[in-house]
Amino acid sequence: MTRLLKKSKICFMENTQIAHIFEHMAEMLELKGGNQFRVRAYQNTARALNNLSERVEDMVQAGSDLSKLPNIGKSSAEKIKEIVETGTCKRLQELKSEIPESLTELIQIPQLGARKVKLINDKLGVESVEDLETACKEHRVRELEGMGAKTEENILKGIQTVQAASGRTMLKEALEQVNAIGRLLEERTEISQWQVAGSFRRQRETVGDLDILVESTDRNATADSILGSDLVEDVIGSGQQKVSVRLYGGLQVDFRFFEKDAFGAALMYFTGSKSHNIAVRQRAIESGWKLNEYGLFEDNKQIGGKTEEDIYRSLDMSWVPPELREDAGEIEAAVNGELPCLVEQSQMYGDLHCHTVASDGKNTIEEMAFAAKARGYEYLGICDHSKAVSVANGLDEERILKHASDIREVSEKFRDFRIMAGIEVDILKDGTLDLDEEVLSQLDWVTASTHFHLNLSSEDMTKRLLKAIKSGVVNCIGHPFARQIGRRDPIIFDVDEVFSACADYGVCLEINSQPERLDLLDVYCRKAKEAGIKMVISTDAHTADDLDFMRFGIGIARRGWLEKDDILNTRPQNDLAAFLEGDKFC
DNA sequence: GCCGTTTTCGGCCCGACTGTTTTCAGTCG
Repeated sequence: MTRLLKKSKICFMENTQIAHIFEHMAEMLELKGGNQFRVRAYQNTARALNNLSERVEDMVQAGSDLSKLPNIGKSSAEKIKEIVETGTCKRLQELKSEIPESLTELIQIPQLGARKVKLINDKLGVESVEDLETACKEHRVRELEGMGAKTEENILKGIQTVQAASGRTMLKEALEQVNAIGRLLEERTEISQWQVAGSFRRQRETVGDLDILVESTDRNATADSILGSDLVEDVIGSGQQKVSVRLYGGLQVDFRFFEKDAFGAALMYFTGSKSHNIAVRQRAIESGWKLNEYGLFEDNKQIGGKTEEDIYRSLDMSWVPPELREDAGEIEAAVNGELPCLVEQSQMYGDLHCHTVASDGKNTIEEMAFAAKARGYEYLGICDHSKAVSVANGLDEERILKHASDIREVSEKFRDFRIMAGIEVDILKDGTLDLDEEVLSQLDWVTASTHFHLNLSSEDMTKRLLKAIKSGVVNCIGHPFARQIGRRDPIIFDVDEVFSACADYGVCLEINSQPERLDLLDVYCRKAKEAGIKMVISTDAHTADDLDFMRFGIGIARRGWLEKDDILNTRPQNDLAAFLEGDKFC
């Protein structure tokens, strides 16, 4: 947090940074023992900010009334304005003066909530993770009321988990674990169905844990097989309804047992998101019903719950794809029959961004082409790096022309498949492109990306991107925000201006499917669609296997409410060629 | 702190598990 606040003095406040402040205030207020509904209100404000596609700072500067936004009232609107203008707010400073800020680190530890942290702080003076670890090892925690030896043990385990996992797991790793768990569950004959729920099913870019629902005719046998699995490092808990384990690598998995009649209700409940569930449950209440993980009930009679579809139908709504369940407009759309028909992997005709051994890829043109064709594609765009990315052996003008010639020669050998000679040209600090525009105009597909000088001011970064977009030789902006999850924050620019220029100049935006990038963010997918921009879902593959990253990009596109027609590479080869000729199909 | 077809007060999702104590509080999702 200190880092964020310092940063705000030298650059613009992003929505996520402001949201962090509200999350932080919620934590501190909870630690202080403040009103739980006020805590939730701060959390809701943080969520609302994260779901917003507009930059809230721009809205403040434009004089917009923020209290018109859902879950943001007069008080929060004033705080947001104050944060934008000063980098902090009085309420945060007050809370900091009342509660040691370091305590917020302690509530990140599993099994440790605000009340226990407060008790441990009050009675033992523990203020840091290190203090807590020492107190547990010296058996001082067990002396407190409501605490015991087991609590100490769990806290020590929790500290290990937090330190080892350092937060959330990226979707790619989670997928690997799901596949391993799937192999285990598929072998069990007593299991009639199982499903992964939670943020994994919603295709969030990272997951905190895995929620797996199981219908089993013999829960004890299933639980034993899970607890005895080689995947499991540690057992967190085990009962008739739920088995919780920690896998090697630190990821927590909760297996929850449900009967057939409740499976749909459980799937819905544990898929979340929390705010979507609350909204749907509220709708049930309005009909005089009760909705929980066991079904939809009228008085005590179950009237639905076997499938998600029957619950949504009972509530007079369309079934909502999991990726949309964020309480970001999907409830209203489902009620009005206006949900989008989301893009699917089977609709992809090609991949327009991959690398070869010519720069920093691991496979040849032929190998990448065979791999793409094997995935059912009609075309593959090869976009190696340009010379500015010297560490990746980027190509200069002479090498790219030779490379393009090689690509076209290989392409001739394929039937019903085209390899496009492209480039991932660097957008230099001042917005000029890293290769001669005359050379670029000879290529089939030009993706332009930023890799260096990522800390420019919003004004300079906007100018830089606009210059590239308006060059007339660029087809697509690669990984537009240049962020890397958990490692590098997004670059900052005037989104409205840049998106508007993309729409005017027919430049696409890439949805980069690399698991650590996933860039565009979902909220910007929606915004880009509204701006009338075509998007391209690309893998940025550096090996043939990386072409499978497409599923992660599809997930983000779906979270961004995108449909087939919003995506250029859902088009067959002929349509793509027509688009490149300037035919702006709808 | 937010919200409103019961609108300026009063309600805000709710059930399972754990660890503790022995009937319940805290945590989690």
